[in-house]
Amino acid sequence: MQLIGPGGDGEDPCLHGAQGEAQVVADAGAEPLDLEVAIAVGEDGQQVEIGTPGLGGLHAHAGERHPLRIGHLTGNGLALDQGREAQVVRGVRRRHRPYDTPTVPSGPPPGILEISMPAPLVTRVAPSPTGDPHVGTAYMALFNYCLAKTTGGRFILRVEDTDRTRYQEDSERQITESLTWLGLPYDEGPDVGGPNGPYRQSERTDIYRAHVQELVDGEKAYRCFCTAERLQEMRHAQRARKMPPGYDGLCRGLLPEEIEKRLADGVPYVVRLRVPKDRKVGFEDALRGKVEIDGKEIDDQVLLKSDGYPTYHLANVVDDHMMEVNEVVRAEEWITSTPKHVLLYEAFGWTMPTFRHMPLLRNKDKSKISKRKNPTSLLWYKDHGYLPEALVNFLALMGYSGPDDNEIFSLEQMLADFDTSRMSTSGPVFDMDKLGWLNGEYIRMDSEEALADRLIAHWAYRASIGAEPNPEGDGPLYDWIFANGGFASETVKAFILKTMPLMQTRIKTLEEYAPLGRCFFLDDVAGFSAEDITPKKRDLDGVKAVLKATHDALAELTIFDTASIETCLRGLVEPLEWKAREVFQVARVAVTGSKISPPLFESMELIGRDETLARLDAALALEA
RNA sequence: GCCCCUAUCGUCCAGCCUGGUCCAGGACAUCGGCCUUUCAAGCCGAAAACACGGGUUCAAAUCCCGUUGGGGGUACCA
Repeated sequence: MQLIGPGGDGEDPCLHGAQGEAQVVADAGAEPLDLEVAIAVGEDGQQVEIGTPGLGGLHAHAGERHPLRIGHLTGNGLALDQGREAQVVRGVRRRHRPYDTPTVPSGPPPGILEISMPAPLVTRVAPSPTGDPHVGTAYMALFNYCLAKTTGGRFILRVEDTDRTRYQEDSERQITESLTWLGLPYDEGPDVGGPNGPYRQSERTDIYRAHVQELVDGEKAYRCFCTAERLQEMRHAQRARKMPPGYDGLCRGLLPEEIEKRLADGVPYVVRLRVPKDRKVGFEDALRGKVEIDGKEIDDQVLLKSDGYPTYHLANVVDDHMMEVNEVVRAEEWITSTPKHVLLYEAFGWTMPTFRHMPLLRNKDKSKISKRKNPTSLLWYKDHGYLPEALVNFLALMGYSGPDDNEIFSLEQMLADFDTSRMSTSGPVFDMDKLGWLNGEYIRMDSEEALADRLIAHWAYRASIGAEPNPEGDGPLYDWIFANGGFASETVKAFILKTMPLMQTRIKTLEEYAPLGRCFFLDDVAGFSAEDITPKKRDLDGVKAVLKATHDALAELTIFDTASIETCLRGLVEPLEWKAREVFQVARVAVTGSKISPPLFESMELIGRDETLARLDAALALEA
């Protein structure tokens, strides 16, 4: 087996999830390779496990090509240098759990595979800490993460805090916490460090200044002393004459002595990119193909602001290069500024990364997603009881599709068969309805135990951040929790668990539990009207008769469980000469306080005999 | 205005590269039915799209050109 691809000096050899292609070049005998997992051994004797996407088996005949991926490393890891020879020594029948280390049985080697791996991609997400952590950041992080992880590369978080006027203190922490919440860990970042830090641009100003100097010395950039007022007037005039806006190049040809004079006088200046106006600048977008813009359309972009901070364009290019980012995956809004970046790479003489511009998430009206028209804060989704797995799954669905019709998949599954050719380019409308449905699907997929834990953790979280109470039900729920020992209480957990069969299919978000389940936690469900409790074509006197009969019948029960309650109430229907649904509806409103509730008999059992009877009794006092 | 990106059901995706299997497939939402003590969930079903106009071809959702629509950019914001 030949392993072609990543590796090299001092590199982390971990290729978990890396994808490639295998070709059987020689069988041990006439039999095809038939393995669920192959253990490959490198020349240095280290082992690597190889499997097929989705962990299915590898059944290969000589000459066939198959997609595959590296499962995980055994031993100390296998450095996968270009052209390194390795051999499949065993096919291992996998009978144990997916990530157990398989044992290597004795016997002849089953065959030889030739394996090619794509180059490992180093990607990054580079949010700006200017407010709440944005759903678009999560969207970009997801795809950057997938690209890095399926090629054995690295995923970096870089904080682009060069705009000091919009900087917000808490923002960076919220971003890192949100990425953690979503399960999108980064290999390098401001809080975890890494070999090419710092990962916060405000701490890299010396680096940028040095690079700007290099550009100025090489005449690829120039100092511009124009005032904000002059630029304003210039743009005004351009607009009046219907000219395309852009810097007019006044400072482009400043003589050295003029520059020296102003510098000596301390006149503030910016540094601008000297854009060649006589040619086109283009690049190959991995998703969209060739993009080309005429130099005349490209403004002499400011690279260094007068406050000494770099602009996005400069910092971005310098950092991507120094952090070894080789695939830039970012939003579509950057397409038109990419030629400026191309010019910078050229000016520095650096290797260009691959650019891949993802579509922009949209509001219902198709405009770029904004907080005026959509919840865009990741914190909002967390606060309102959306599950991170569901959000990630939903974001994956925006502009990406799996290999089949299935739309519900975990990050791990997505990684297992990730394929860039299934990424699309048109801007998806962010559809809260579909997110809600997906979230409900994930809630239903949880075990009752897991969901109970999530619910309690969610309430504890909301309490910890002092979230606005949900007027429909949080109050009673929280009172009840504190009365029963708090969030860590076994009593609380045990009761919530009991409600799971009634609640799990009825909530789409964790937040919906409290209002729907309020009848379990309320001391007094009063608040409904005579009209609410009275079925059509019946009157309040009739209702009270039913209430009384229900109360008395239930009081007779020796065992107060769902089955007994149901038998008891159904027995009432005939003599009362009411329909079953009418009788049940009266009991439902009286006991739960609402026309809509969890299943009646089960709820009564959970509420208990005394409280049920008391509520039935209380409803008797109702007046028209 | 100019430049760039983009175009399949209301929405998200599949099909397009490698024309015929597509009177276009799946999902959400909608509507109807079944189940049912309410509400959900579940199951079954319906309605719903190739933006338009020219080509190319025996044949176009698929290839080419144009138009129109949508979006983004046009800052000492990112």
